[in-house]
Amino acid sequence: MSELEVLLSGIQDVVTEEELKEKLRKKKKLTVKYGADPSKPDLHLGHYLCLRKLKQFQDMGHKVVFIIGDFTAMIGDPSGRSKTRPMLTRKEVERNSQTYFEQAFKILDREKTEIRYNSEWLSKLKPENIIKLSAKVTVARMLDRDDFSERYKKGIPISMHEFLYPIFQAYDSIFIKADVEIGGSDQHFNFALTREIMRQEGLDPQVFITLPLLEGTDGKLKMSKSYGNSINFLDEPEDIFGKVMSIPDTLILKYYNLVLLKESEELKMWIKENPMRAKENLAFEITKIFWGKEKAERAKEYFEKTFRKREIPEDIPVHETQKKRIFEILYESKVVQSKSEARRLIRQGGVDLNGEKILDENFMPEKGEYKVKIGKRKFLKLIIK
RNA sequence: GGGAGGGUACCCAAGUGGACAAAGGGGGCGGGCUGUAAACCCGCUGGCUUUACGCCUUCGGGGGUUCGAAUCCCUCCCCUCCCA
Repeated sequence: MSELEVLLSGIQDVVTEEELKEKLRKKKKLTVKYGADPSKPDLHLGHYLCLRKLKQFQDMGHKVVFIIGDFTAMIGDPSGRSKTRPMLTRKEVERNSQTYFEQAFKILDREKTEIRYNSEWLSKLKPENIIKLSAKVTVARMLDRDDFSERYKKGIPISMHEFLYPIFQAYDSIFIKADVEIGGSDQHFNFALTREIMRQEGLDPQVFITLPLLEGTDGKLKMSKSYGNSINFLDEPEDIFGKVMSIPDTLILKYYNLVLLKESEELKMWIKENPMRAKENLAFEITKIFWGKEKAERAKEYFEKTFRKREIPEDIPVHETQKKRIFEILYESKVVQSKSEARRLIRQGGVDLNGEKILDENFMPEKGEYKVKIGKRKFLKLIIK
């Protein structure tokens, strides 16, 4: 594969390929921009696709500029609804960014990454700068963006500062003189607008590459922490493995394609014939990316024991207490949030004591040790003194 | 500035004096069936307890009318749209 082929592999879109070629020919070291939102410090598999693309650039000697959008985050992005996001303090931003790096550098080459905070230049913008910038974009152009026009039609509020977002984002590119920007395909509009603004500023517009959006474990919505369907960099190996196992079959091929970059007729056949094995392998490979082979193997073992053979795992939280009613014990051990919830769970047959279903919420276990299974995946070692 | 429409549980959304802890849908959870897949079936989804058609808290905030309010009145706050 040529360099260009590598860079264009597994992507959703590139604008434009010609310009990318041109840039690669003219410049040895391109500046590749990636924007990060410090209010959501949890990276997931969707981010992985972008980071891997950045890594490919790095491996070819290019420089990645990792922009922490601290300024934009501090304004508070309402992101879709009328709920204003609480402003982040300086400290929070720092802490979040730190978490972000810890995760991102699992993939990226630290040496070839420059970290910048966009407050550095955005906070210095004067009103007249902002006016000049926003004069370059029409409202009609803004409403080209699907989510804006949809919200507008439906009467869902759009605040002015949301219009400012793409503009500030464009200014980031202008400021760092980005050659290339990488992001998810939901960034297409912002990236395209950035090109337009850069051109109007008399700069060589950035090329942009978008990566496909990955559906989350529910198989419906795009992967996102707030939808609760994400596979995160910081998830324990067992969780990553389990989460992959829980994706719908219809998603297996897509995950192979997008995450593992594997694609072949044989693979298709295999998934069709033995989706479970195929998924198991997928789970293993994905766990391996984040935790290495050994831990991935252990995660697989854990999965098989716990969920296939329904054994109670070894390493589970311990709760020590006096003799009392089982629902109270569950509540004080914090596996449930209220006593009512505990009672509900028991009534519905969701609690096992040493393999026996407990249906009486007032049941009082005698002195001794018990292994308790709460629901599908919570376990507790109970010691009654 | 003028006018109209809104604020109900995790989300969407019904409800305009009692049978309302509040329809319906989504999501989530539990059980069954399984491969922690899909589909499907059943149940649960504010809290507390002596589990009772019990008690407490909840329909933007506060106050009032009433035996009784998510529903009526007053007041305040917030949101959207249209016109200027």
